[in-house]
Amino acid sequence: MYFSESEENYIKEIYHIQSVQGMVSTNALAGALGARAASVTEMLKKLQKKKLVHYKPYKNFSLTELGNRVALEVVRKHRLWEYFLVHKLGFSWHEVHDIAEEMEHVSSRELIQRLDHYLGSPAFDPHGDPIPDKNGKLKIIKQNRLTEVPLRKWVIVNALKEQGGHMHQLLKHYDIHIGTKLKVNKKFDFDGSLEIKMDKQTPAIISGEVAKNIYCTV
Amino acid sequence: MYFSESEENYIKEIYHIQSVQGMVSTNALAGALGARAASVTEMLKKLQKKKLVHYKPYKNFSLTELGNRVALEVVRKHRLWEYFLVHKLGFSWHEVHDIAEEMEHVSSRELIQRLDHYLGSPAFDPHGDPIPDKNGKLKIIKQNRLTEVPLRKWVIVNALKEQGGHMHQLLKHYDIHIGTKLKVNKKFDFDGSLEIKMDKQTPAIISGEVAKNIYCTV
DNA sequence: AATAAAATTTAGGTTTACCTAAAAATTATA
DNA sequence: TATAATTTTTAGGTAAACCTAAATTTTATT
Repeated sequence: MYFSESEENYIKEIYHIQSVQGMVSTNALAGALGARAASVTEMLKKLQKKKLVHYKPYKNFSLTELGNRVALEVVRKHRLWEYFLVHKLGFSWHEVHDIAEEMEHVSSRELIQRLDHYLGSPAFDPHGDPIPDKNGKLKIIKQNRLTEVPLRKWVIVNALKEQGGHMHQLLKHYDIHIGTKLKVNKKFDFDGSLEIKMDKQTPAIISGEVAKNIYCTV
Repeated sequence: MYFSESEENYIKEIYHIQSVQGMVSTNALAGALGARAASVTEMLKKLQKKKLVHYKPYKNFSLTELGNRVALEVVRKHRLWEYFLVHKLGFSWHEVHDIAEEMEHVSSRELIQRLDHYLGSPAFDPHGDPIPDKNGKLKIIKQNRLTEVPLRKWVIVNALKEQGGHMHQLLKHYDIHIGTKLKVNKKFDFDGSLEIKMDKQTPAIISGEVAKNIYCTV
């Protein structure tokens, strides 16, 4: 079965929203895609006909089992390409999203199979998000917000989510990346900033804004 | 300036036909693209408005300087991806065309720059075709059809052009690939077949059909 | 429960890239 | 060189994926 680039994008975005919110609304999806609600409704009818979504007019919707499989394939492609871009071509993790957004639509299954093998079947992409395996299975690890981690316990950074801003500059400055070991010494309730301590470095203060986007294993 | 996937395909195809025939006709282009003449005319007007082609109604046309630059960029992307697919992912040369056809439309310049560097700036793709460098420069080597090469002279295979058939099976059987050293012992005018001799192998007969698609350096 | 607000869908357009069939221009042939 | 054949263009349509504005349905509020 063939899916257009647009269909794939809709499915992928439904998958993402669903994984956070359970059910998806027309407006939420429109917002995420940068499209208008009317366009979403139209596409929804198309996806329903292809048995990719459960949808009743005026109601929230979700992916069918088939829809989920398709979404996981697209996510797998996206994240494998991100891994390739960072670990083979030397891009930094914050630069690869848009490029992978294009590459994820290349259709060859054989290509992805070989790419996966070539990369050593990685389980996580450069942002720390899990890469679905060939069967759509995800290695789930708990991603705790640095803002909610117990004080004075050593933790390891396992994910960084950039919102399109320039957080990566700050992280580079502090030399915080996936794998970094650190602990939170204090929380300043006034502005939500944290004092953190890293191996062989004097303690530093990071804003709550940044800390919110750093996830770790306790 | 942005070009759609379709526009890129038209430009690339004009480039290919042009490189053989000098000027391009509506029908020839339609044939090469699997489209109808009317569609070609329509696109031609669009490409002309964007100053990519020299075009007068009812006349043959060709790429402008700008069109040529764009074509070379697309060709560069196509061939670099082919090289990647063969030398990094282990595909065989005859399997990569269609995949590269999709990958060539990924737009990031930075990506291609890094890919090129990662691959070691190769000058030829797995079919033996030259890969344009960043400035569009091609390393030209003479590609002599095996059918037209002097008898009893050692030559080296430098290109293989598969027409979509199963020639590669035959070539694999004979163990003929780019870099193979061989000489033509005899030509049989009756059916155009050739007796060839390779290092450490007893002479073999190959059909004119196959020989036509093998190119070499004398 | 009635009404206001918000969310969603429908109706009717647009653009891109195709198409067929008919008309026009060019080229080849008698 | 007139006419036939071929090539190319024009005219008019279709499908996908978007849009705005208006209508409808659902949800929230008084």
